[in-house]
Amino acid sequence: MKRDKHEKLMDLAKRRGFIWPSFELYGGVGGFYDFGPLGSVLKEKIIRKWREYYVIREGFFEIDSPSILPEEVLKASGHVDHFIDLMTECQKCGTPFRVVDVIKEVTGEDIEGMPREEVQKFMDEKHVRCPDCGGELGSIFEFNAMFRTMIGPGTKRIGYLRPETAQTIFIDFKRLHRYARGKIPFGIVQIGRGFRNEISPRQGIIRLREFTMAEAEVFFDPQDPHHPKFSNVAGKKIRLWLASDQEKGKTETMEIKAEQAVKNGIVCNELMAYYIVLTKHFLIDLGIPEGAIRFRQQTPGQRAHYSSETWDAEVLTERFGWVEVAGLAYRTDYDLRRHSEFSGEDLSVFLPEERRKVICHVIEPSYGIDRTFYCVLEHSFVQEGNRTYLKLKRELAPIEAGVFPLLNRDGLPEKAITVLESLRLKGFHVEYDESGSIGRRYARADEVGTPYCVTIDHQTLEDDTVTIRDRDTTAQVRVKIEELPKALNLLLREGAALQDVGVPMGL
RNA sequence: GCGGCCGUAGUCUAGCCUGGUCUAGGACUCAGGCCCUCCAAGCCUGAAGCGCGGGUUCAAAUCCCGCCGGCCGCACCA
Repeated sequence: MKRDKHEKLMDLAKRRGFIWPSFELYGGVGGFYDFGPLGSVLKEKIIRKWREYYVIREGFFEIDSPSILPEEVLKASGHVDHFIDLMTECQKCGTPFRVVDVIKEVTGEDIEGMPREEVQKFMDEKHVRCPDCGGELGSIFEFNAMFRTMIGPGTKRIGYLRPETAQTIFIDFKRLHRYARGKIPFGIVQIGRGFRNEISPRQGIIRLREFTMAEAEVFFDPQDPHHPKFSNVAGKKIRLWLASDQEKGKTETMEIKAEQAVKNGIVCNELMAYYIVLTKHFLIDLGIPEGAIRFRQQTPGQRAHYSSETWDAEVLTERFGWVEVAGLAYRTDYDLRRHSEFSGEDLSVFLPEERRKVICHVIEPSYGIDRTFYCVLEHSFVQEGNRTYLKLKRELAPIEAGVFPLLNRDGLPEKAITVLESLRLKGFHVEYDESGSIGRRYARADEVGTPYCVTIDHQTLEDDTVTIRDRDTTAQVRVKIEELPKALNLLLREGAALQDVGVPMGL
């Protein structure tokens, strides 16, 4: 049986310390993954790049708040109503139903809000049966996509692990708005864990029960949905798959300039279009090919309860097809309005120049970091003949350079270690390897995407020069040891070409 | 959650049907060494495995049951 790319990649990921299933010692638990020594660093570097985009370039403010939320918050946000459902299943045909829906369908009565204990009785009394096949419905069970827990002793205070990081941003809105010195639009980001108790998590790291998300909430005046830098992206093309086309069964996407998409009313406003383009650039910057990126408009039935328009950034993968890595939702004023209502606190802002009050609207770009991580790995996985390597962007590679002695003798290992240590003192993430042949060491480094290898050979002992080898081309240049940090810095952080930092070596 | 298939070192796999020299074999990998003046060479040595639990049996990797996990399909993914 031929093993596909995904399987080979996952072998590599487990073997070389990127990711593996959690709790393996105890048989494993579905929906949880550990990030190993290299995976942690890669993930961190993806997050670092995300911050470059949203915190540095957009100038958004980052917060970091608890993962456990008290029940009131999620009642206000609508998650308690939309995430926790009483379910039943037809004993004959196996179709699962939301109890509220099936009762409404069969009896026409709306039992929303009825205490759980009475619902079963109600169903029995009304002899509710399967609307599809007439079969008997099984007993009611609770399907709770949020992890519930208790805050403090006793059972008085119910808490949930957050299903998204966004909520505390809305809750902190007044302080954050003041921090932003009252000007809108402004953006707040949060990077952290989210939790969803998936029924059957599958597809490895694509659907996790605990995952890392990076979310930005952009607050703006609904009468002025402009982005100050929109002109920078107005002419950029984006690939869209419209909801209306999906409903018609059409699989074709359309390519359109951001500006046009807003003008034609395809995308709701400038801000949304701006962040669609930004998301595309971010993904390309991570090494995802442009052709493997599209934006799918969610159909009304697929949208979250808080969203009036959602665009999913999808990346094409070999194994899973198009995978959603980010969702851009127009949350309107839903969250701030609900939190105003439930808390009694006025969360509107006053616009002094126009002398009016407004509840800010929100555009939310929300990224699944674990899925992005997978897509980055899959798209960097290269097999050429018997050579396998990760063509990771230099700035993402967990190990920045390998340092090897050409041979295991003549003082080369000792010299290599002094070079290694000097690079470490300069802040480079470098690793030493003297096991096996030089070719094997290069192969090992290539396999985890290490972009450069520094080799100490006999000439080093004579003139204090070393070679730097490029992962993708295997070409080498020779540089002086004292210029090595500068050379690596140019290569890793300034995007310099190999031949610009040293003397090419003919071999 | 339902149905089908599956679970042997770090990875891939032989063995399972037809229980017994299986003290579980191989390849790759990994560690130590030899050799070696640049791309997974070769040689020596070593580490490492039957998902978990129960049952049947004189005897279980092998047969049976339960659980856990994985893959595929349905549903779910707000």
